[in-house]
Amino acid sequence: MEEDLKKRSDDIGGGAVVKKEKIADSCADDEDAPAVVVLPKVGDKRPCCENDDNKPSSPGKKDLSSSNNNKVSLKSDTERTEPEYSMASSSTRKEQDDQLESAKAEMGEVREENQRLKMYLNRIMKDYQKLQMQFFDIVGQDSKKSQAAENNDHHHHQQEEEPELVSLTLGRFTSDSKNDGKNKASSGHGKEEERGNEGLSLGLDYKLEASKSEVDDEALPNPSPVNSTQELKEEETWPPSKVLKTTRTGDDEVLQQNPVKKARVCVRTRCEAPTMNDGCQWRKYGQKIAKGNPCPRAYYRCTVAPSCPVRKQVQRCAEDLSILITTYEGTHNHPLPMSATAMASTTCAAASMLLSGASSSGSNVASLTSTANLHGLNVYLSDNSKSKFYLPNSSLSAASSHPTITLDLTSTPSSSSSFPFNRFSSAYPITSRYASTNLSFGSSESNSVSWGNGLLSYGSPSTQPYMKNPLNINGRSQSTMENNSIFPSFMQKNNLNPPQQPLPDTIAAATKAITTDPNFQSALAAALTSIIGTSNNNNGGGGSGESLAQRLKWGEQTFAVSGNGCGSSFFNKPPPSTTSQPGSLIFLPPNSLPFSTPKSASTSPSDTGNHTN
DNA sequence: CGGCTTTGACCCGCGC
DNA sequence: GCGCGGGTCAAAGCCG
Repeated sequence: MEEDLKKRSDDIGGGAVVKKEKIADSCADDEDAPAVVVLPKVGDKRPCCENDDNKPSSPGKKDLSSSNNNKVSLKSDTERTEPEYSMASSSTRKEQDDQLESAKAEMGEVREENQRLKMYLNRIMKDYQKLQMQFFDIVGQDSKKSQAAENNDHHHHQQEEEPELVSLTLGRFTSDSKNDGKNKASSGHGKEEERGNEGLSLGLDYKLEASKSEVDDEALPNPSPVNSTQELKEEETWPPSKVLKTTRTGDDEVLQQNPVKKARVCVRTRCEAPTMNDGCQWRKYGQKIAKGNPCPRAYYRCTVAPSCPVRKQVQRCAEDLSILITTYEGTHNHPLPMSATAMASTTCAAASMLLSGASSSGSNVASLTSTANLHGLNVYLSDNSKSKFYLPNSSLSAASSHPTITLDLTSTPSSSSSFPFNRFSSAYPITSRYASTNLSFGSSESNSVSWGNGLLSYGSPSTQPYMKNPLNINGRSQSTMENNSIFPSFMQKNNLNPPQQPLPDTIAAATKAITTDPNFQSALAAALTSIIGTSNNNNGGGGSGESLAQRLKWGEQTFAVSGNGCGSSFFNKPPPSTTSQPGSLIFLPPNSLPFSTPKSASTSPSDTGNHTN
């Protein structure tokens, strides 16, 4: 995964470095022949070259000053053939010289910036390694704890429902072999030990490993390429229906012993288009009218790879038809187009957070609901088990086998009032032992701290709008090749906002746990990746507004925070039980959404361009 | 013609 | 056991 991170950073920073250095080198090489200096990077220098081509354009200039021997000789050459021209030429030479100087100066600056970026990257890598070490420590501790705890009978069923290893990685797993070995070793022992290995590693790749290798056999015909940012170590797949049928008839036990606990990531976006643009290619395979919502729910399957288990459901919110509710399930087992990685990694991170939280909290789900603010992210954890609660108009997965995490990307003037997310109430019964987790990226205009209904919400609003990236990707008109998505403005926040009001100790502890939790860091990493991917895809428009350096600065701080962290896992350890509300995680939304496509584009089927996933 | 959407039928789990 | 609802299948039709 580190390699992947490096690769990614190469794409953003490293690649730029090379490019810029090349430019600088060419500059140096061109010193002997300044007339051919072409600086594509420095746009305003271009006219100089053009001017060079149109030398007669400044014939009146008689500046013959030249400090360069080379120039003199050149001048003499030109003088011999065309005196007037040579005068102009000498003047333009001087201009070129000046421009060359300035260009060199710029190159120097660029190099400095590159150095800074490299430093940022190194720091991030260090922090990541640090976190990884902490994570393994924690996993080890939790493993021991859970083994002890699971000797008790009341935790027995829980073990059976938590066979997966959830892993988020920043790109490629360098510790693949380590983990695999671990898991394989553990699979040989009981589920207790498997659970011990279950956990999250910071990053963007989502890793699910079912404990039953028997199921896995048919699952992954094609191991995904190494370079895939979405490289899937996932052994748990969505078996093709035929396979499912055969397994059902043939090997019931396998499936039954492998209770499905597929995490779902529900994304709410304001989008006029039929589907959200997440960069992936989807094929619709069904449509149903779900109870409680007049709008039909469409079922899509990822068609980037034939064996990809990822599916998504798309449904409009009955209350607000402009809100599109997209629910992703599964993990891609194939490389994703750049434009799809943002959403995919984010949803994977979110799912991992959810799974890690749900799996670890298990039966003793701590009923904690808390909100934290980090870089403009409002995060609240609430162990709400009923997704219906979050999506009142959708019958989405009341089933306990589908823990759901919700990313609310809708822009809400007052998120506290217009969304059910914030309407936590003890009136809602917990019918499932799985937590639903809400992630809402963006800014909240509510800058208040509240601790009502078991919800803590504090933080500053981020008023920065999303960068929209209505990028049309080719593809069939019918296919849903979706656009790149950009994650919100919280990226633009360079400083970590401390809690603005004093908090109860438990809350502070929870907040600290959240901000230092690797799982949470995963989400941040995903968000960071989103930005990275965005800046990559946004040719020209990409960097709009904010420099990569700034973004990395943000990332640096984020990771610095993680580096300082105690490394304790918020999810893996039962959080302080302060309320009767269990946890969900919300990043409150910014003013606009990245996913909404321009109306002109959204309605046309061809741009359908229509996720993440 | 291949790939996609549409849509009714079917399967399965869950609650009563 | 029955009904309901969610999820999926697969044939038919559409479209580029």
